[in-house]
Amino acid sequence: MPETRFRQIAELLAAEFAELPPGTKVAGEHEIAERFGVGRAAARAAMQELQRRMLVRRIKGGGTYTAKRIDYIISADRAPSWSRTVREAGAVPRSIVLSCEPLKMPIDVASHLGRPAGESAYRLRRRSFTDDLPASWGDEWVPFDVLPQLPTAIRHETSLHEILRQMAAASPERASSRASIEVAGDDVADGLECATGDPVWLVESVNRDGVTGRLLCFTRRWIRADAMRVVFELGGHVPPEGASA
Amino acid sequence: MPETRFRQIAELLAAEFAELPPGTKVAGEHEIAERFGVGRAAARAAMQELQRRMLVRRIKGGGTYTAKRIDYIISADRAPSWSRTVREAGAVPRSIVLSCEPLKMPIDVASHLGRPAGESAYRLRRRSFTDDLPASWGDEWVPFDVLPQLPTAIRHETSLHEILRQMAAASPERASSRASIEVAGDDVADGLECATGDPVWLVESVNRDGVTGRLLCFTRRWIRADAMRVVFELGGHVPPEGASA
DNA sequence: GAGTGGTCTAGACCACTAC
DNA sequence: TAGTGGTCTAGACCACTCC
Repeated sequence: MPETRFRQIAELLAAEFAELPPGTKVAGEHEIAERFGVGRAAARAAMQELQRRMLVRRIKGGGTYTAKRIDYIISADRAPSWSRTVREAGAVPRSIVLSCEPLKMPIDVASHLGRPAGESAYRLRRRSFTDDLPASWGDEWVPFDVLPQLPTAIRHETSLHEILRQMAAASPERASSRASIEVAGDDVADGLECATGDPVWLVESVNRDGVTGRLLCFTRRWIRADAMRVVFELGGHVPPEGASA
Repeated sequence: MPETRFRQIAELLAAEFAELPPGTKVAGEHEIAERFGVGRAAARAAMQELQRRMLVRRIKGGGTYTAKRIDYIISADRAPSWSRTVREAGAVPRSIVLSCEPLKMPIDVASHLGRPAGESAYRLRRRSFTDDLPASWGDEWVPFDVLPQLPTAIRHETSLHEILRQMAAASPERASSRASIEVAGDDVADGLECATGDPVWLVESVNRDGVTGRLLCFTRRWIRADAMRVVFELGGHVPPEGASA
């Protein structure tokens, strides 16, 4: 039990911030330092502690804001839809298309979809938000023959899940999925508007049609760990619980 | 692309450390500061960057050592055994029993096992190592009637999986599992011999007998994120890949 | 006792954001 | 332009580990 000054301050601020609604701007480092009569290093350490606990988001030049993580639950019997998952967690989803172009599938992508390498597919690159905060970034690969009209469709309906349902007459479900925690490289940090070295999730999924079994698309998506609490469920449901020994 | 001094140093050291075998002691902060002609804050930032990337382990008063993460793969068709999983990843597993005592199951544990709350079970608390480094800590709950002789058995055979196979004539497999990333509290940090606030995995699993379907045990285990790269696989296998956009 | 990483002070300059 | 967080210096004391 380290009785350090910065941890005491962090504890106190954590309690204060818990009362505030998410997105509230809070005092800066200089102000914290003055308020508690400590140097800026101690004040900074306290704020960084809160950032590690994912209680605040800090923006260079901007300020520090209270934050709240949203559960992103991956399981076989949940629809593989970003918007639906976010909405079920009680937040507002939004996605913007960064690019949507036909490309030859690299070998790893093609093998996930059971196609020969070099076959053409649309690569849909998007950034997604929860409550207007950047939370996810990555690619969706959709083979030509699955949905040739994807580029036009995506302009009117932002949910790929919905497009597949309506225009490809499919009922998408997860065929396989894989998640791990990584450290953001420069490109990922850019896509997620976070700092290089921040912890991020890497989620790769293959979706298939629930009726015909045909493989529909392959998704490789990075998710900010401070935005989403990714929970992976295997087999039967496990009731929710509060973490502690 | 931030051209900061500490990141340059981190980059350079990362390349150097990559050549070293895991567990090698490397230069300390003071020495790094002197070598690169910077203050200790910059040297420290560089080393912390490497720690965030999970390339080194730092021990207060001890020193800094090169590290290597091991894949811990959770999937329905893999045996739910710590020792086997670690061995398959190419490391040496070891476990020590911290306690093994009969307790009345709290409601959340009991419900996972389909038992009434308050029923008796052994709570087996252990710390596990990979290559003699602390990596995991947590509890295994085994109902009395599943394995009444657990306390004596665990003294001779450290693998619960093996004990269940041999003494309960069961073939354990995962019934359900749930994983998420958390921030270590004081108790967890103590069990894992890491710092409070470090990122850790929380993995909860229910195991059953593959033949009879009977629920055998419930596991709640914390895993150091710098020791293991937990990978969760749902559905069919996804070939391994190298992370990058 | 020597060396380590953890904490902390009291300054400073910078790039960035918001206004 | 004012304020923010990010970086950095040059010191300091501490608790801890290793020998």
